[in-house]
Amino acid sequence: MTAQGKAHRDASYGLLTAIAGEAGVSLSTVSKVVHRRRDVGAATRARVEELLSRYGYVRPGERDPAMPQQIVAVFRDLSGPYTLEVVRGIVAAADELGIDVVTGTTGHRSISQWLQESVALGAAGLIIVISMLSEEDQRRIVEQRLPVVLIDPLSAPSHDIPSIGVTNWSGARDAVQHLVALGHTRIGMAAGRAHSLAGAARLHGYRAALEEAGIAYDPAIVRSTDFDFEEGLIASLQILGAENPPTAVFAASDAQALGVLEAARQHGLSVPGDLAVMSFDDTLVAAMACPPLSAVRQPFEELGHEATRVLLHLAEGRPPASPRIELATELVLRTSTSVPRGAHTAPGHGASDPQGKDVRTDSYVEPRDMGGDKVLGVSGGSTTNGVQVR
Amino acid sequence: MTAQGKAHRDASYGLLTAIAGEAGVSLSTVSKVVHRRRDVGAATRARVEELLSRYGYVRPGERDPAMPQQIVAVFRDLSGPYTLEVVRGIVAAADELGIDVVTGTTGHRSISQWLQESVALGAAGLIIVISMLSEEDQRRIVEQRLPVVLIDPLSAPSHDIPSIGVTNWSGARDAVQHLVALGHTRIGMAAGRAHSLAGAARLHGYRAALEEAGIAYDPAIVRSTDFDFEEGLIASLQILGAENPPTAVFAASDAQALGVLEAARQHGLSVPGDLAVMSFDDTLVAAMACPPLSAVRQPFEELGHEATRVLLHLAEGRPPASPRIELATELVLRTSTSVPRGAHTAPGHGASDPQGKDVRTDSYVEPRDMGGDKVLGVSGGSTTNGVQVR
DNA sequence: CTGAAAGCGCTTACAG
DNA sequence: CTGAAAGCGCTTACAG
Repeated sequence: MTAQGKAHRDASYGLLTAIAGEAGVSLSTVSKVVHRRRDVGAATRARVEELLSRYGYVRPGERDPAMPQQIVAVFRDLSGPYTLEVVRGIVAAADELGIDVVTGTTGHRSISQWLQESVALGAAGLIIVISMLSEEDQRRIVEQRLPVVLIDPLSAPSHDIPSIGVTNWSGARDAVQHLVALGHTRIGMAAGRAHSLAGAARLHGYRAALEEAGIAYDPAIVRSTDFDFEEGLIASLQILGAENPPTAVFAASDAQALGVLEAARQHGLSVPGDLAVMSFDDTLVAAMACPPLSAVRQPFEELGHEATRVLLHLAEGRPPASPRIELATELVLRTSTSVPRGAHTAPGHGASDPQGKDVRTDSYVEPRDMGGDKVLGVSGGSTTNGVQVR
Repeated sequence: MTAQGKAHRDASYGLLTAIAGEAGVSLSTVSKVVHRRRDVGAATRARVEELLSRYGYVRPGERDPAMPQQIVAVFRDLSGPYTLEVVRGIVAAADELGIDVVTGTTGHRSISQWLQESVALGAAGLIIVISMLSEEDQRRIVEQRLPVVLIDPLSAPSHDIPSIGVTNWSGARDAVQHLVALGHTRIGMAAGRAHSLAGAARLHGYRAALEEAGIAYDPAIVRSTDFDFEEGLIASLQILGAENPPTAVFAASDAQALGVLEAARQHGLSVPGDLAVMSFDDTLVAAMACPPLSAVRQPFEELGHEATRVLLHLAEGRPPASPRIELATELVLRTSTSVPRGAHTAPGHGASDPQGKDVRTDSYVEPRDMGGDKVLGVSGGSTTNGVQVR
């Protein structure tokens, strides 16, 4: 009396009848095996199950194994050079397993609509990239029991929802340590959104590096703004206009770093001669900027790859290895950072080698040829709450 | 005796029985309506159909209207800044209609596998972006009867498969006419793959503009290569090393144009002072290059949008308006093009205004702020085989 | 643990 | 054009 008419039967007529004949049991018994009744002997059940799967019988309501499996990946928008890299990572990981990826944005449809959609599709799970989740969204996600993984959520998510990001704090710390090692003692920051997880972590990494170097934190040369170009420009104009301006600025994103470059231009400062600029992200534009930007590289493609792996792990009913995974960043040195004007030797604070002399400061860096970039350090390793992964 | 057990029935038990009661007919009659037998009176049929849809009855084998509709979009790979724009166009157009987009690459799965996958998903259709289709692929596409639309196919496809691209020929012609109007008479070309549709069209647009200006075509300053940076660089080194080198080079892609810039650097030529460089594509990197590149802009996002519209049009069973649609390109002027050194007045060939004086040659162009770019001309209009669209 | 028997929802050949 | 009747594939309450 339950779900028998609600069928998604696969084939033919007397399929169960035929199986009953072949198994040498009655149709009743086959029917009980199909409905997973317990009043069937183990040997009989095994024999019938074997025949059922041999004949490709699909239980009513059960997912047809011939039906392609899917996952859904939604983005705040599909702009920004990092987006494509994340998509590529997700699609590559899914493709290897023959799983389809439905790609969408939260522009036309809300997160809870996407959640419904994913369920309607019978998707294995949902990846939500760089979005703000309301309490309501989080509640629904937990209620739906659909596997969900967040990439770089803007706010700290419930611990019931696994999230993946990068080592923002230590990546920022490495970057600023490098500037310190080059001899800079006056370092500003075009910081990101103070209320975003990543923005706060990068700011604190910056502060940690200063503190370790015995440099006082000066709010006059730090501004927290949105991660974009315009805000980065406005913030940088203020920072460079400070009474005691910095010789180096660390930007919390590539877009903001482009704002720093523009502000330097407006102030008549040459980069890196008068001002060293360090960025965070290392998307395509970092290598393309004039001059090419040194930057903390986020492994965007790997973020997508890892998110997919975690999602499919959850979809198999296994618990998440960790509610939070952070992938390592890398410090990539290009021409925008050098020793401060007038400094003849880098003091070498020891945190990381200065190496300013090895950084190419005059040649053009073609973005498709990263061979010339110098990768100085890898932050944090792949960690799950501090534990090494793989 | 045909496909009745192969059900995807939707609900409950006496649904048809209940409808029979409500319609005041026998169950037999309802059954006949469901199976579209012809021996049912029109009035009776209408009454029963009405009740069937009111109760949300889904015919066996018929697509459940509650099931989300999908389209599939496959790319050769998900790299290159244009890819994201095309994806964005497709997703935006689909999102408006509540349709999901499955995104994949032809890296792990062949085109014919994607064709099968699309059918298995019950997708409304398949968009294939910038790929080489074998004869076999084309045959299968036509056989499958699944709606398929090609974006920028590398080879001329069968006329049975609609394709969408841009006005490569007239876009290239406009670009070269502009260089001519600036006063250049010695113009080289880092041309694209000679055997690709787009590459051939761009080369012929270049030749047409030269011919119209009465300038002889000189193969010594033209090289056809792959659309990438390395090939563009090698070709440009040869072109700039010619006995009588050009004062301007037209590149068939942004990546090749970056190769031209690098070759100019290696030859000690300043851009645009010693060499004007014109590009084709106008992806993110064109505006980011040093100096920012003048370029023929391809409407990538619009390509995705239009492809989706055509696909859904086909999916409704309507014939394609045209087997081939070409969207207009735009000429975007930045700092990489100016009058040739020594030329004091532009001769003004009249094809397009020189306007070299209005082009910013010294200020930094922020890619997110295209307001400063100068759009000179729009090529071709939106055409379907020359006929205006929309 | 198994199956004969009754029953359910639906389909169809056939009589009118 | 309609429906009574036979039948099909499957399920389940029940007897053993």
